[in-house]
Amino acid sequence: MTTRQAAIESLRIDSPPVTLREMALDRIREAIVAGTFEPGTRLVERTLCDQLGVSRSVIREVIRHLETEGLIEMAKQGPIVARLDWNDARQIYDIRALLESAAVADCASKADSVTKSRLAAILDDLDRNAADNDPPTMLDAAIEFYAVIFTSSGHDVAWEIVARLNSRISRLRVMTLGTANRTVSGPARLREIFNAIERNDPEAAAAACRQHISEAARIAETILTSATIASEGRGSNSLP
Amino acid sequence: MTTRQAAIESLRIDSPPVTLREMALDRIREAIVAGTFEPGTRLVERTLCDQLGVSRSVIREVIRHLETEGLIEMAKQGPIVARLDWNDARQIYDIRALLESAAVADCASKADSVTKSRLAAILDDLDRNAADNDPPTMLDAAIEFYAVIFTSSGHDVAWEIVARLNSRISRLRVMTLGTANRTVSGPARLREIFNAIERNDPEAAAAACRQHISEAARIAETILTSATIASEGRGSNSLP
DNA sequence: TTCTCGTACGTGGTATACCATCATACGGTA
DNA sequence: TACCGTATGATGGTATACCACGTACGAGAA
Repeated sequence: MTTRQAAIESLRIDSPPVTLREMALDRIREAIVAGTFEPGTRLVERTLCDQLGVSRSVIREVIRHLETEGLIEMAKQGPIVARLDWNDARQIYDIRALLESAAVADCASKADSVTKSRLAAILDDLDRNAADNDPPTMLDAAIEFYAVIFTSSGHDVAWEIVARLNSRISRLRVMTLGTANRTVSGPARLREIFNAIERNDPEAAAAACRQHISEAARIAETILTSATIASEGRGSNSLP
Repeated sequence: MTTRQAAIESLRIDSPPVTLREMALDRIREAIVAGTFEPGTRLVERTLCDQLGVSRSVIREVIRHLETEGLIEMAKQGPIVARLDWNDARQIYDIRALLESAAVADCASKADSVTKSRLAAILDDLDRNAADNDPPTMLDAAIEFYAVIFTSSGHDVAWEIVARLNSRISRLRVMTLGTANRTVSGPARLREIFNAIERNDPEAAAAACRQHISEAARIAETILTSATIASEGRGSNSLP
């Protein structure tokens, strides 16, 4: 009976009927957050049509989506990749500090063993990859780490907001995660947060989280105020 | 010189070349937040085309925008007005409490006389209209009150987030602002916040703000858990 | 009478055609 | 030679046509 039900369950096709629009959305978003399209770059609709091999209807709807996300802004001559100045970044780090510390504290209060083990697994992966010191990979792990924290503690609305904010500062994050001039490296801070969660200590977890973000913000400030990120076309691999 | 500059300034044509899409966006968004389109209602593209007198291209881009905003969700049979359950609303109130109390405290620390007078004017308007007890008007005033607080204290990113969240719970807010079973009415709480700002007392301002939101959340909970807002098609005028 | 199969219509996905506007470049004229 | 006007190309805004899919309703058979 159960095997039959399982067999029937396995028949299920829940492949989200992936539309051209969704694929194009992911592609373009990735290109923006990875820095392939630098801030200020004009996104000419017909050019994107050729590059992605889809029609303008698709491209336009994707642009509308990304515009609402804040990754694209409409200049008077058309859509461009959103620029990021320190004033915006500062506010984003402030909001992250509020939302993430709240989620982390909440997670620390109610984390059960399965959540803890999931977080531990992610951090172990992160440590393994930290040897290669590949910032994008480290960033993915950090994102997953926080995704578990937010969703397991019932903060999925906040997670959606934070994820969207993070995509706007993703290039900054790549630089801050691996940079050397912070007292404690980013992954180490994540481990501090995890330790506090593991012993169910909300206060310590929130404090570590705030510390982690304020350090990242300070590094971001030096990056953004010295030279605007829009002007220098450094890719994610250009770290010293 | 200054008059000449002013004259030159006044020559400026910054009329946003209002596109059909923007007008349609505003119309549909208003219809949703006002409850004309109830949660769960199917938004059939061609029907909206007829109702607004525009083409499907426009409607589809608007739907994409509102979907990203969270006002519309895509069911498998097409877009529907997003439903709101208590789990989402609770998170939204939590996030508001964090962001608004932070902004209010910041505003209280650095509010100057012009900001204070702007806030006072809004509250005076609100008091005048409170006599009519017209919830939508009161809600507009409350929105403007917070808009001044956020933008004057340099929290415009957070304001964008809060505004978007608020549009998702606008129908709840209409009900909670005027409802009688709260210890202190919503407008009175706003005045408490204002008083704290006027004497530049961040702590008191933040406390009043948190109090205001937690009261609203409690009322919202009784509304949402007794009967889902999706099922009952009460307009904004159905207050007792 | 009931179950099943087929067809027709409605819906969303995609592509394309057309138009208004703006910027730029080229040529003519003072 | 310098300046102005026009023409052309590019770009975004809008409308429409076409297609695939899914659902619902009706007809026919058991």
